Amino acid sequence: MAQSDTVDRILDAAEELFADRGFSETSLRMITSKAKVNLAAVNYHFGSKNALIHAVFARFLTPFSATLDNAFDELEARCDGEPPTLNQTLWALTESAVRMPQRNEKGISIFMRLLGLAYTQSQGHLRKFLEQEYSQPFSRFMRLLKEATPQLSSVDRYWRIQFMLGATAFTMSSSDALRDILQNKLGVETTVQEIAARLVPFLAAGMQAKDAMLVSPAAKPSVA
Amino acid sequence: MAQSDTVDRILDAAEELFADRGFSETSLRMITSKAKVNLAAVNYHFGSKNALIHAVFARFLTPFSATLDNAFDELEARCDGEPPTLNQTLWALTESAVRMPQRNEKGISIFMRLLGLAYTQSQGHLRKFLEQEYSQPFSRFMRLLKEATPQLSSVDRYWRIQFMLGATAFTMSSSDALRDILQNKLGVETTVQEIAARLVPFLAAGMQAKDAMLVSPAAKPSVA
DNA sequence: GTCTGTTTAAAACATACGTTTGACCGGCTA
DNA sequence: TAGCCGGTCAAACGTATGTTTTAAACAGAC
Repeated sequence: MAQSDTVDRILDAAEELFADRGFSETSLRMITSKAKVNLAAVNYHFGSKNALIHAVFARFLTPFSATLDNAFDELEARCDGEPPTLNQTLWALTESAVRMPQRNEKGISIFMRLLGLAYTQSQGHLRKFLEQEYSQPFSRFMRLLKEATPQLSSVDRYWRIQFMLGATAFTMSSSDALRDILQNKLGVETTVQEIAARLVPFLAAGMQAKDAMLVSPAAKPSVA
Repeated sequence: MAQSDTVDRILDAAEELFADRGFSETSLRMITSKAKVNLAAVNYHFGSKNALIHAVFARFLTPFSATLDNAFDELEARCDGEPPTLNQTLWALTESAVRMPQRNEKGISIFMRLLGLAYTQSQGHLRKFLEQEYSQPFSRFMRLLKEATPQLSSVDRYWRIQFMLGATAFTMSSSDALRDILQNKLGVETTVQEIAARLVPFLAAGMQAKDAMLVSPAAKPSVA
């Protein structure tokens, strides 16, 4: 290992292990032995385990947020004043994700899983890091969603965005677990593109559902 | 503390701490000091930390699965041969959850969060435990879903069920985190019943969305 | 009163963790 | 050649974890 691919080998190993097992459940010793580097290398190159986690996210998120920004530019230009539709906005997002240059075949799914973990696993430092570094494209996406669903009240839209985030983050973060639990015996495809192709219509339909109270059979369920 | 509310105090503290911080991030010392019991009490009463985790789930899940089973009995009896609709099935589930006697006001949301963690956090022992103990009501729910959506292919239904689970578990588990991220400045209601009233129509609409390929603007997104 | 199951207290156990240290190597410049 | 310096390495550091052990109290049942 002539000079230093050490940093990349650490990042690769960490990315995969984090995705498989979560952050707290992955030790530096697992990472360094998978990457075949010395234990001290992590602290030497990154400073701390938390900083390594940030670096794993930054390596993916920085180019992605640039790609996404371009996709939104292009979309808004194409719509020429008119606000993009919900479907267009969602597809711009997923296509940006899918089109990202991958290090390996599992690239996107690993990163989706990591994003899901970032939400679910309550790592305060990570949330703070992501908010500081990547709030801009996130806010832009939120604004597009708002403009694409003017018929929704603020509260309805707020909750439905939560539902969308949930379905997405959770599905992506479930890795192999859900497949086992659902006792899925059918040979199910696993590429992120195909999952996304199924997810987007689901989300779009949910976002545009008729108002809650028109469908609910029991308006005010009683509680004990 | 005359005889033994020790067990319950441990369960209460563990439940809340697990929901707040996850399993690995919660130590027995945190639990016993919050519960104001001796450290050794956990291993005395439960045997191990993993067994404590199981007990936390069992305390909630056992009565819930009984309630749910009854609700499904009642629903199927009411439908008299015809398979219940999707909306009916979803409402039977949410009403069972909402109707469960609560230990405190945060009861359901804490448990939803725990269920979400059980999926995301890859604790092998937990998944095994849940599968062994509670596969029956889960399978029944799956069967009802299948009968209520005969128009879906197995694969479509499989993924959409994942999306539903995701939206539900994630939303219920988000507690305060998402509210911060979404910078929600509107005074948003927080009772689980009201969230459910918004969630169910979202899910039902998503489940019954038109097939993916009919909506997708890019049939086969290219990958590098 | 005695026995049995709980509970507390305090301490120690072995293990795993993130982090730090100091020696060492190899190529670079001066 | 000498000196430096980024990088690597084995080893150790301090701390926290889950678990176990010892002892002593305390309660209720027989």
